[in-house]
Amino acid sequence: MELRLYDTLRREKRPFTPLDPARVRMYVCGPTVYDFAHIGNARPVIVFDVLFRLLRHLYGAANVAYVRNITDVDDKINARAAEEHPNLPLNEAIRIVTEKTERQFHEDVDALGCLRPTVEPRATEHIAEMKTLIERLVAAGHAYVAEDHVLFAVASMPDYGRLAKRSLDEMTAGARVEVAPYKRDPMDFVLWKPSKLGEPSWPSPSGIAAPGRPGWHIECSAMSWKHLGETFDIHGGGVDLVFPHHENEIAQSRCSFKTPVMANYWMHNGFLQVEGEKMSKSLGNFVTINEELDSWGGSVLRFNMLKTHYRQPIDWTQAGLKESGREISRWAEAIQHDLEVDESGRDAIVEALADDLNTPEAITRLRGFYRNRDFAALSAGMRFFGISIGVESIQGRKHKRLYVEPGQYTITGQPVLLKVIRDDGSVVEIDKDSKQKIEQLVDARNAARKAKNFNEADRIRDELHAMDIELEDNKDGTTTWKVKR
RNA sequence: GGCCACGUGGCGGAGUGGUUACGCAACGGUCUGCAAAACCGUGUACCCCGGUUCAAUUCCGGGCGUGGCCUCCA
Repeated sequence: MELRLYDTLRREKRPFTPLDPARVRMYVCGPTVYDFAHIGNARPVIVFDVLFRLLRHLYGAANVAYVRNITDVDDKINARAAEEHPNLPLNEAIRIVTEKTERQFHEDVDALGCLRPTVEPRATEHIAEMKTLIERLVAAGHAYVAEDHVLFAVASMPDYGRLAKRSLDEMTAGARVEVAPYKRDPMDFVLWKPSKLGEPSWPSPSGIAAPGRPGWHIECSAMSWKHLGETFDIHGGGVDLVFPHHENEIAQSRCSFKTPVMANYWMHNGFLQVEGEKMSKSLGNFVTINEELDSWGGSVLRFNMLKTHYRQPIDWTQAGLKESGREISRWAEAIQHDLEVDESGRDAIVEALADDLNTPEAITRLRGFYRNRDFAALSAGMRFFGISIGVESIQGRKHKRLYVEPGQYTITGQPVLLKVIRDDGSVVEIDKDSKQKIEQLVDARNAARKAKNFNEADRIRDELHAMDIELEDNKDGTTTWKVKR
């Protein structure tokens, strides 16, 4: 099976050939840990998890290295720490914020069905590597010291801008960058900068006396080097990172190591909007993964994300989630009756994904298995896709949307009381007493039906209907009830 | 202003130089005491204008629209 991937650098889809099949190497830009991750952050995490699973399948789980960094040094972190813990020393406050956020991030992405990367390096643990790179760049004439900063000289790299497809002239023309007097070129970017008093700081490289801290881009060059080498196979992230972040990573790494490439395949997921609008705190439509997990199970969120090809823009809507939830619930109910696994289901998914992660096509194939009642294949395919069907993966933490079967009083073995948020937003809660009453009425109706007293049976149906309960008479003679949508 | 994407049926969303994507919703039917569920079936879409071609939704050019980047941002 040939894997084909789209490479942003060349703007084309082409066969994937790893540098070393015994060690396939992928680096993805991870979170800056200062706040809950939002649903837009979830996109690359999910997309590259799918790629990770695919690579593990094709090359062997032990032969794939997936590095996703954790950025724990950043102005936003400092600001958040000072705000939340004004009475603590800044560095201690920072540690509290970053540890808490990191834990939260892991909980969130675990719930989304994502495997942990092979390595999750922290920026603050790679200061030494960053300084080594910086000193190399200065020594080679690609960077210079100015007013306790170290800056990368973009003019020293002939094809700077190739990833973003824009020339230095174009960029300088529309320059809205900070005009720092010590920059040789307006596009030069910071590798190292002095720390203010109280801020995290480390001894500076390149003979700078004042303590300082790294610029934003250098950490990824340092960590990918440390854990994957001077060049590696795949580098991923969101499209918004193409410029300047990835462009600058390329500049740093290639000029440090004198290599023609940093990574052979650059992959970027598309942007996400919420209900047709850009997600922003000012618009009040900022959606965190954590909040979404209250309303929808991780599998629903994951499925909803993968319904759209990773390079396409995606509009994240409640209507779409509702549709996804309905479809996944049906599959989950079907699979419960069939615990066997047919690996041909997995192979069909692998085949679809091998074409530049064509997840919509993979889902189309899963739908085919469902339609043909090939639940063993469906089960295998979903498993490969990372979609699990436990109650907690299907339902949100707060809302219970599946029906219970009377008499069993369970959803897949878990005792549960129902709380349903209906389509119109109203809430129906089923407690022990109302459940008992419902079941009494159901029994009474079935007795009436048995006696062919259909007027009475219909009257009871209406009575339950008024309580927002709908009945379904199953083929096997049982009656199921559920809360009206 | 510069650069980069995207624009498919009511909605979501693949794909293709000429043949039904698929799913949701809708409608029709089967089944059912009723109803629901389930199952079967129906729908002929590809922003606009040019060009290339025997043939374009699919390639090329232009326009319009939306979004992203150029400043922290997945």
